[in-house]
Amino acid sequence: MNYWLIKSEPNTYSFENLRKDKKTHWDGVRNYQARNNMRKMKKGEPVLFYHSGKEPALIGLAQVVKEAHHDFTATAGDWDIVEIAYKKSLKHPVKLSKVKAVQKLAKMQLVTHSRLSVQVVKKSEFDEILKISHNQA
DNA sequence: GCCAACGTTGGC
DNA sequence: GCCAACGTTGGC
Repeated sequence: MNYWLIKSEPNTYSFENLRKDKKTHWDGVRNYQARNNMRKMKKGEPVLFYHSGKEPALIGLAQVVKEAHHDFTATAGDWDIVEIAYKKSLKHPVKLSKVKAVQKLAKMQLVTHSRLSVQVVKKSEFDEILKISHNQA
């Protein structure tokens, strides 16, 4: 079982959009590392949804509903999409500044590989994020 | 195969 | 708006 993190600019596609859409094709990924991560995604695995931009924070929880298959929007190259479904909002968003401040989370790719748009998250990190989100006032 | 130039991402 | 980090492109 793997845990994932996907990033999105809320102006482009926000977690709120996903809530309304129920599910979406995660397309347009044009980075090999991100693509390879998508190819490892298994149906049912949890996905943290991250907003980049003005208020960088983890915002919600989604789930893989369809594993990697060919990206029909790709005109050239070997690219894939996955399908993810809305699950629920985090009780409180977990800001990037918080992630950086918490020692257990400081080694997350979110911090060390900030530009990667599809990332693996360790179970311990995933649990910690949920815990922080739940406890925040 | 190296590396400079360039474009993009994303935090601040 | 700036700039660092990083990926990609293309000349040699």
